Amino acid sequence: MPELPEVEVVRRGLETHVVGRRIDRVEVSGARTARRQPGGPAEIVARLGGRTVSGARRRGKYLWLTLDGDHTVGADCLLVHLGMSGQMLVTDAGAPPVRHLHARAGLDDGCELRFVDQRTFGGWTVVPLAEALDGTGVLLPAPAAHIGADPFEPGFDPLATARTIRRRDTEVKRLLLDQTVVSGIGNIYADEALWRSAIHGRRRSGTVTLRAVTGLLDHARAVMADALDAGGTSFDALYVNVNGASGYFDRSLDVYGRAGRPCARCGSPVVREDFMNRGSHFCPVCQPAPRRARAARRAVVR
DNA sequence: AATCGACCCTGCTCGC
DNA sequence: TGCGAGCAGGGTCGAT
Repeated sequence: MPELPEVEVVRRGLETHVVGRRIDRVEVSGARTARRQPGGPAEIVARLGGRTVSGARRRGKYLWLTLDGDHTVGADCLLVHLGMSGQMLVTDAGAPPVRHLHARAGLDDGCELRFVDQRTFGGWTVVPLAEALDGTGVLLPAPAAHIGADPFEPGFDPLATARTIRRRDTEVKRLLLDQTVVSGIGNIYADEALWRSAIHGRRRSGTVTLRAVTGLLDHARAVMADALDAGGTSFDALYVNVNGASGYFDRSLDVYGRAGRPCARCGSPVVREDFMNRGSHFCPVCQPAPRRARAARRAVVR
């Protein structure tokens, strides 16, 4: 489950059900799940076996389990990215295997931690903690050290982030989705934050005022906090917590997935447009398109 | 250096 | 009923 609130729901579940447990057996059957691991699946198996999970941490959409209480530079951790469809599930060790089960770790309490991933964009990697600090003194796994702070972190600086966004020259939604600028925001919450801010995602970042960009970041944080309160967003059984339960924030979405239905503010039909090989949902009245984008759309209609 | 499109996967839904 | 097109929450990489 992709975006920050859904990953945080998973992290909390791991904190409750997996932290403190020793990993007795490991099996990694999915080659793609281990594709970022030098040494492949065997390396993950070798480095996880016998370790005790000591913490569950998250930055943006990256999740990692610290091992053996070792939080020093160079210590191994299990870095998990859920990609588009990854699930971390805690089941009884005797539970039947399921489709798209790519990795599992048998725990010393008779449970099993499973990685299930239909679209295989997610993955597991055992990597060292790097020196990069995130403002709280927490060490980040090396492959996650390049991303920016997420809006839930104490070290997140909205003003500095807004200035970064205004300095760049591209569509503002593209920057919301750029994990090196601000992490944790994905397609759903980008659309929701833009709607709450009444900003069109195709606006060039430099044309949005500093005040509007800081407002946009604040809306992004707020909508993700609302979603977290609801247990995250899920439209189907693909996006669930460690116990397999769905969140219900999809009922509170204002524009995402609501093409053709009335805008909650003005009643105009919500529009869906192609953007970055995905979709963008917005109110054409509350979120006026920039001139160039409007012209392009007219050209398509003709 | 920064920007942007192509690409990586599987499975479901919808229209013909 | 069958089949292809379109769509889905992610990131990375190479060309410009």
